[in-house]
Amino acid sequence: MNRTISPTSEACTNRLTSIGDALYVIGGKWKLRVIVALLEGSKRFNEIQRSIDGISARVLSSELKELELNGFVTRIVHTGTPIVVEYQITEYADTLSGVLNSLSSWGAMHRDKLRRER
Amino acid sequence: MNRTISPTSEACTNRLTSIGDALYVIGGKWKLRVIVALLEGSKRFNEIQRSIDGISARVLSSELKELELNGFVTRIVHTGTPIVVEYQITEYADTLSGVLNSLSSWGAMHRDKLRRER
DNA sequence: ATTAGTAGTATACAAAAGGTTAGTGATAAC
DNA sequence: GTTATCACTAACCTTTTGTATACTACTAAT
Repeated sequence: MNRTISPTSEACTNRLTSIGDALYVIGGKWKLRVIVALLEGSKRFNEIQRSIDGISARVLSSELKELELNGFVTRIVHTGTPIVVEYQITEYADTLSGVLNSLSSWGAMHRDKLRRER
Repeated sequence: MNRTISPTSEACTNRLTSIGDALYVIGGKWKLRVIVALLEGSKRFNEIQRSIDGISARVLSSELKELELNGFVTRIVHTGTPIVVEYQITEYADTLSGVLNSLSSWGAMHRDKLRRER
């Protein structure tokens, strides 16, 4: 009944799922830009929005919610008038550094390759 | 005039662009699954389609075209009846291994974290 | 009194990604 | 003679993602 001993079926599926999970978190048009904006020091909603060219309030709002859910960002509300909301990156966000490094170096290498081939 | 010596503005933008390029190539719902199918040994169009649960011919066709453009896959046509088309992963696809490793280990770690916190 | 700033939400719309169905034309199996 | 296989493609539909604009309710400055 086709019982191969190659590491294909299960290990590979797990691997794919993990990769999918990772891409789910950092994929999309804005996730990484928001993280970078926060790393650069922006803290408040409008401040973040101004620092990211082209993002709308609706999208920024939903991105921040997801980042909070995934533990990259903490939302701190300072009541008073006007209400000030502060977004803080967590230490957990640093665990992404390995991923980001390999992505950026591969991306740069790949772009160079395409340029040379053109 | 706010002249910080942090690596923010330019290096950061380049980095983001590179990451964007990388995600463009391996992002999306199917790219990696197609690559994995080819690594597992599938070679022909319908064979690949059968090995990836849920992918349609239309989508597979466009994914393969993009993978070919990016140098991950070579398309070899064996004329005759019936026509057989063979897709072969290139050595270049191996350059992705670092990216895939860091993505999968981070993804697995992240899922565990979410599970523990629930 | 108008304007700007605080942090968003509501609504409507556009664009992109992906899915479904059917079909090509030749051949070979049933 | 109907059905299946080969490798797709065209047409159309749905879902997801992103954009634009207006609005909330309060305050402080002009």
